This record gives sequence, C-alpha cells and structure tokens, in this order.
Amino acid sequence: MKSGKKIGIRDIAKKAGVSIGTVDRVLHNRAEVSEKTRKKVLKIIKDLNYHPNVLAQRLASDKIFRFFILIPRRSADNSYWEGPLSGILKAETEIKAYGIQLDKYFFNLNDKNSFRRESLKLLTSRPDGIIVAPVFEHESREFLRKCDDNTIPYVLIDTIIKGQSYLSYYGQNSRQSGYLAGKLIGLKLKRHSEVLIVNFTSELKNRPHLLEREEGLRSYLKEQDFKGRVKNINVSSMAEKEIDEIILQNLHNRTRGVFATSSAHKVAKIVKTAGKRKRIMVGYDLTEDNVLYLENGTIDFLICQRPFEQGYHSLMSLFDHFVKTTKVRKNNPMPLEIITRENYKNSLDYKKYKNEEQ
Amino acid sequence: MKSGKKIGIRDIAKKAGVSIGTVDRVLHNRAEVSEKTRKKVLKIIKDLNYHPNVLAQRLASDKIFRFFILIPRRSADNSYWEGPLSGILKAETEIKAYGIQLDKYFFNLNDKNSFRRESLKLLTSRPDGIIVAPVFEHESREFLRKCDDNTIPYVLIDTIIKGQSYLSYYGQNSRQSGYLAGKLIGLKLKRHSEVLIVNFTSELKNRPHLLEREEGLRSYLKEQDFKGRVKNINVSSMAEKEIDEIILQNLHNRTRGVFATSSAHKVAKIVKTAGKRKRIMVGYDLTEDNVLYLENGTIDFLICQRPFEQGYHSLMSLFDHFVKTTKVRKNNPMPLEIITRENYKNSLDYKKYKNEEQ
DNA sequence: CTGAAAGCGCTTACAG
DNA sequence: CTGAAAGCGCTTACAG
Repeated sequence: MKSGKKIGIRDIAKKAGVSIGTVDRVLHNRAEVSEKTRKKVLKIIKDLNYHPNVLAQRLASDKIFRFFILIPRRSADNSYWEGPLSGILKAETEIKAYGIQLDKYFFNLNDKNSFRRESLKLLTSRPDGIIVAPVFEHESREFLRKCDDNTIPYVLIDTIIKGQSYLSYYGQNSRQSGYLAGKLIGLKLKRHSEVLIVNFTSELKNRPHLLEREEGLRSYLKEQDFKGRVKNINVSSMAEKEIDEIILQNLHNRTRGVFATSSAHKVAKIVKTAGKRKRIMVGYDLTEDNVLYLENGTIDFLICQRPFEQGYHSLMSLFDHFVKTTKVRKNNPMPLEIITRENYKNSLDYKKYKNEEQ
Repeated sequence: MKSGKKIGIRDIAKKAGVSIGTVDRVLHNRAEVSEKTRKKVLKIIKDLNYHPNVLAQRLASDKIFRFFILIPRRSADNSYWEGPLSGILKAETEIKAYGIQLDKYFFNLNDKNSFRRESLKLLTSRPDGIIVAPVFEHESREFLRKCDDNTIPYVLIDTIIKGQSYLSYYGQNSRQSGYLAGKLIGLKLKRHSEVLIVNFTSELKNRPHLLEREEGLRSYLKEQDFKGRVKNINVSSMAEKEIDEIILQNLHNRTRGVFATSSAHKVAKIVKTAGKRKRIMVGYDLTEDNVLYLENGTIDFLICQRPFEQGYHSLMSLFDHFVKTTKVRKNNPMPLEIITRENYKNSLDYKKYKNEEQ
C-alpha cells in the first residue's frame, strides 16, 4: 500500500510463477491446488502483505449473499422494534451495491407460534446468514439448532441465548441498566424513602432481562446501604383499570423512586395523576408513548440501548463476515444511554423514529 | 433493481441509441455533449431509475480523492482529541479501498500560529476535501476563505463558524448541554442552595462554547425558578496552587452543585478534598483524567458528545459527497450523552479510548 | 492440478 | 460532438 502501486493478484501470480487463476484458488481455499504451489503462493501473499480488492471481488463475482432478518413486528402498543429495523434498513442501503439481498421476516411479540412459523418459512430459503431476535427462549433454541445443523451463521439481536455459537450479539446489559437506574433513583432517596418497582408479568415470562433489570436496581440500593423499603408489584394480564388501581395503591408519600422495567408509559399515566412530589421515575426506551411522559415531566429518565445502532451493526456484522471476510467482534453490549427531557431531541434514535434522515 | 437484472450504463446507451461513452459524459456533466442527446439520455436515466454502480465506478477510475484533516494534537493534559481521530481512522479503513487518501495535519490547541502554519502547509497540496476543527475563530475564517476561493469543500468538526458555507458540521449544542447540566444539578437543589460554576478563562477566549455551556445552565435554573445563588469563578492563567485556593474558598456548605465547563478533573481534585456532602458535580468529556474522578465518586456526571462518532461521520460525509455523490446532511448536532460511574465502561468512546476494537 | 479467456459495470484516452 | 477499445482487479467457466 505504501510503496507506490498497489499489489494485485497479478503480482502474486508473476512472483509465484503461476496463473492468476491459481492464486485465486489459493485465496479461496479451493481444493484443486497442489500443496506445494499452495504453500508457495501463500508465502508470497504474506510477504507482500497482499489484501484482495473487495470492490473488484464483488464486481467480478455473480454470487449474491442472502441475509435474512427475523425480528418482532412493530405493534400498536410497542414502537420499540422500529428502531432496530431502521438501523438494518440503513445498513442495507449502504451495502446493497455489494450484491446483498435482504429478506425480512416478522413475528408477533405476543405469539410464540408466529415465531416458529416464520422461522420455518425462513429456513426453506437457504439463507447465507441470519439476524434473529431470539425473544422466546425455547423456540429460539430449536431454531438456532437448525441453523447450526445447516451451518448458517446467525447474529443475535436484543436477547442473548447462552451456549449458542452465534457469530455476534448486539444488545443491552440488563443488569447493569438496572444498576444505573439505581444510581438515578438514588439521587432522591433518604433514609425512610420507598422505591416502587413495577413489572408487567405478561411480558416477563418471555423476557428474562426484565427481571435482570430489577436485580440490577436492587443490587445498587444494597451496595449503597439503602435502608428504606423496596416494593415490587407484578402486574399480570388483568384489566387495565385493575392495573391502574394497584399501581395507585402502592404510590405513597414516601415513594421517592418509581422504576418501570417495561411499558413505562402505563405506569407514568398513574404516577402523573398521583401528583409529582420529589419523586424520580425511571423507565426504558424512547418510544412514542414514553416520550409523552418524558415531555410532561412525569418520567425523569429513560434508559435506552441504541436500538438503531443494534440493527445497523447486526447487518454490518454479517457483511463484514461474508463480504469483507474480516473477523467480527462477538459480544457487543450497547452503551446505556440516559435520556431526559433535556436531551432526547438530540438522540439519534429519536431522530430515526421521527423519520429524520441521518 | 426490482425487475430481475439490474440496468446498467449499457442499457441506457442502447435505449438512447448512443454509445456508453456518451452516457458517461452525460452522467458526469461533461460539456462535450449536444443538448439534444443530453436531454434524451437524462430522460431515460430517470425513467429507468438508473443508479450507477459505485463499485464499478471506483474500480475503473484512476482518480484518487485526497482528503485532509486539520485538528488539534492530543496533548498531555487533554486526551479529548484522541476520540475524533480514532473515529476518522476507523472511517479511513472502511473507505480506503475506494481510492481515498487521507493526509493528517495537527496543530497545538494553545497556539494559534501552529494552526495558521499547518493550514498553509495543507493548502499547498490541493486537497479535494478537508475536515477542520476551527477552534480559533479569526484564523479559521481566514483559512476557510481560502478554501472557498479554491472551491474546496470542508467539514467543520467540534466548533461551528457561522456564516461559512461548510459542507457539513458535526459538534455539540453547547447551550443545550449546559441546560442538561442544569437538570442534573437541579436534582439536589433546595431553596437556599448554591451552585458554583468554574471556568478556565485561558481556555475560554478561543472557545466561545464554554460560555454557552454556562448560559445553558443558568437558563435552566432560571426556568426552574431557582432562588439560590449561582456563583461563577473565572480562573485565569495563574499558578495551580492559586487556582486550587480560589476554588476551595468558593465551596460552601450550601454548595449543592458544581459545574466545570472544562477540565473537570482540575476542579474535582479540590472538590474531593472538601469532602462530599450531597453535592452534584457535572463536567465534560470522558478523558482519562476525568474518569479517575468519575470512578472515585467526585464527579457525578460527565456530559459527552460522541467524539468518536464526530470523527467517523466527518470523514464519511466527505466520502458520501465525493464518492457516492449523495446529498449530505449539513448540520449534525451530536446527541448529548450522560456518563456516570455506572455506565461509562459501556460507552463507545471509553472503549475507543481504551483501544478496544469496536 | 493448472492456464487462458471472457466478463463484471464502469472510466479513460484516442480517433474521427 | 461521438464511438470503439482498452483496462480497473478480480471471478468464473472451460479446456487441457
């Protein structure tokens, strides 16, 4: 690269006394080369520090890479998955010219069967690589095993499934995010304050990380030697009115911190009616509903994990692996962002969700 | 794109009854084409929704784009500029294959003359595009005027110079960042609390945005109807001991908020000795020195503006403009990040600065 | 196991 | 003002 002209496959061929076709075979580990010439060529490649020109490779090859995504559909009451999808689409436009085809499959976040159905459909198309949000543990393991059997590499997004041989993972560190929530809530706590944690259990069972968020918060408070009460209520799939009632009952004068491990806006609705008294409320994700309560001051902090970037990098990870054939970083915990009324408009994810072009 | 095979320059040529050479001329607005054929070709390009293949363009062309950067050198007492540089280098590796050459010029943040010197040197090389951190207003305007005269597009990073016709700008919204600091400090304020603002004036004169940070803070407190005292001290270029003395004198029992508009670690050093009493301290930037005081709990919040991303996108902006010839978003205020002891290790910029591969 | 040739979708002189 | 040909650095059949 430094010494004047770039070296190409032709230079390697000349130096090795073979044709460029043979160099190409060595480069791609094709079998039809004698061990002797393979070694010779490999040595020269290394000596000359040769790196193939990716542009030329892609232009000459008619191979098309087919990548598939399998993520939740954006639903009326949850706009979260719009973020990762936008990021994936942005990456798609950047790499389309390289001969990438992207097929999109969506499932219903409240229906395991839709996940299974779509995953089966997907596999019949023989993808080169997959991005999957494995939110249902059991069904996901089943699916990932099939991927392994067919040696199809996959990227995990949002949720990690331990013990699987994924290519890379992009997601949050749930425990740490709860720990961070503890710091924020802790700012207002006194000796006899109370902290209220609200879990929506209907969402809980499929998503172990909601529990980890609670654990993180509790561990922070314990570390800080907080002596007050930490109460958690698990709201199951009851009627909305009933849910509202329960939350309201648990909001006391001493409640200085409210932590919603998901669907913050549902909790905020009640907290707002209860009046704001030096309370800190922390929730998750910059969704449309949540933003309303951020704006009116009910929610103080939203913890976010860059959904847009998660999507963008997931696809880029497949691209780097297959097209650039570079090593890919396996575990990618996303930065924990603290979003407030004062900075949310500058947040990239807010811009995406407002469809402002980056 | 959708209907089977992609259309290329050859298809356009055939349909227009001209050679591909002529299509190429139209595509690049070269003059040697009759108005009649130009119009005909242009219409077909539009009808067929043709988009040139960037890979093929770059492969065929021997044109090399030369981009230059002119940013402050990382100094012993300020590691900030390592961030933008890392981002630029990351972008460089991604686009090198496209025939991009990047030349790097650095100046001394405390020496206007070094800026002038390097900028003159740079211009003799006839760059295609420039990334510049215009921290010295007067000298920068002089330089940018020369760029305009030579019709060299430039990207502004970190600081914006109003009234200049920059290609794009990446940086912070200083006022808003101060406003955000107000929110954070406000969490601990009571009726009779005091807030202490520390400015380092030696740094102030070249960097108007340090003043804007203060303004932002004040405007937040005013909006919240804060009745307590807001005291600012401007530390000039006196001896370190003297500076320490002044800060210490201004730390009272009632001081519930400390805001360092720059060099937070220098202030934190004193705040730490004064003991921690329900005070919130806010500073700027995830530098090595600051991290120490974040870790030991003296600094509660650091406001950051993604220096790595600023660098990365600055270079990508030139790339998009020249190579992809897509429109580039002009103003790009960066998200205001809130960094605490609980989330800094997950911050991308921290990883960069720790040289962890992304 | 290896080489020679055509081609990917463009750009670039060169000829007219 | 326009066209035909060579070439960018690779991959891909095809022939031997």
